[in-house]
Amino acid sequence: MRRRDLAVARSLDSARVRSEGRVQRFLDAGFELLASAESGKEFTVQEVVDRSGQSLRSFYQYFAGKHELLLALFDEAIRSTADRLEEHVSRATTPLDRLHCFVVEYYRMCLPATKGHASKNNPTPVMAEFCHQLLTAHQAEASRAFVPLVTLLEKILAESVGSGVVRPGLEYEDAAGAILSTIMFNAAYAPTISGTAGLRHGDQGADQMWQFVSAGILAGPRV
Amino acid sequence: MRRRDLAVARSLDSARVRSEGRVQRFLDAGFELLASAESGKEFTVQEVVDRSGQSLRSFYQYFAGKHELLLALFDEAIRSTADRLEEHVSRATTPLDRLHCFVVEYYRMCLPATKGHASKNNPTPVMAEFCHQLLTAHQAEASRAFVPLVTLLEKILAESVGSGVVRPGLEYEDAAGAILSTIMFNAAYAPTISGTAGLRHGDQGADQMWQFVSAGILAGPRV
DNA sequence: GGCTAGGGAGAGTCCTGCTCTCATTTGGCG
DNA sequence: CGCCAAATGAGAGCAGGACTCTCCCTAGCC
Repeated sequence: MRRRDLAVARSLDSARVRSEGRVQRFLDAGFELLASAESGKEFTVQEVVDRSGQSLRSFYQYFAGKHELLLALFDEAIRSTADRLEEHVSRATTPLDRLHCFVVEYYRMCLPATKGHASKNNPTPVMAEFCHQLLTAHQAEASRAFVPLVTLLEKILAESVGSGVVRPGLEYEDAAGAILSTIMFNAAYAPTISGTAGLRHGDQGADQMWQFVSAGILAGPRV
Repeated sequence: MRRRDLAVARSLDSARVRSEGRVQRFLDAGFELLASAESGKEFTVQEVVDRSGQSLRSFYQYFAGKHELLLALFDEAIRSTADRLEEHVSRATTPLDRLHCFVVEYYRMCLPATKGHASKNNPTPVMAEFCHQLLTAHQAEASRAFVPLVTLLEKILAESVGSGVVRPGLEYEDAAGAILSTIMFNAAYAPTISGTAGLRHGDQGADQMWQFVSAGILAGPRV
């Protein structure tokens, strides 16, 4: 069950619609604040409450705490990302194309928003930071949230294995996690780490990413 | 100049020794707390102060804030990591060996501490989290802190390029950041993301990591 | 009209980073 | 030794943010 639904389920059933509306308003407010926040600045619960036009009391009626709101937002962001990726990938015809498509598009989605402009589809740095909190302090929840993305990639990898596209001996269950974290964190941090901030943005970076990943998992001669 | 020295420099010169001692005690206390903390739990300034046997006032005399302490700790951790890596790498004889050595050893160092036991050499999850805060909200400081590691890897990459070990067309300045972030975050998070927590720990993981990285940057037939 | 549940407003608590004051200690020096 | 200035310790106090609680109003139902 999705996080959002969990929150909704707390309410009684006849009032379900109203409740879902309220929960959604909190989520929307959260996304808007994430999108408009400057780098690294988290929103406060009060801001979410004000923006959603509801009350603190209501907030804590639907969410056990700020953590749960963030979790729900994260959930939603991953899910949305996975959906859009699946959409893209479905247009490719061969396993290799699908793999390429996944890597390139996911990389693009993980690039930091260009200028104070993020969206549900472009997780903002705050989201990235929360992602780390999850990955370090709440591993079970993190794993759970990543499922849609992992599942999609594993599916693509599995068929790639089937048709001999990836190198023999690659354990694709492990590879999924490796590829996802490689893409995600490279997009976000590699330029900063190496001090060449901003160089890899744009299509060139995506191509390099594909080279980096693919030459490591593809069988046969390099592309 | 190192962060620690900056803090020390605030003090007058004759009292330098005393000051350095005090600063060092704060740093030590910080490392101890990081090492003994459970996953994801940050220490408070008060804890550092108590543990170091000094006073809040002294703390704020040497550090502009908690952020600076963390930065100093991070600095020290990276530097120590780079030193130990250089030590290891220096024992390898060919560029390829050095590259392999770097990847494998760095991966090992980035693995989460096995059981509530971290050290200056094994950055704890809290450190990882702070790393992200830096990378997202204080990019300049982050770049600066990573310099020792980046420099070392670039050196190795440069000689690898020279002797034709890496694939042609690889821009090794970019590659350094990519490789570092790939190793670091894979070690820390890939198992959690893919839900196979703990599988890749140990030497097997390091080998897989090398396969993943090397097959992407090595010229010629796969190793 | 009256009753009840849900929700708004906002005061109050707790925790933590950070500042300030004041008295004490310490080191240098005549 | 004795004095002064700087450094330090002890701890109260402030600020901001998450979270709780109480009071009251309003909507919907009989």
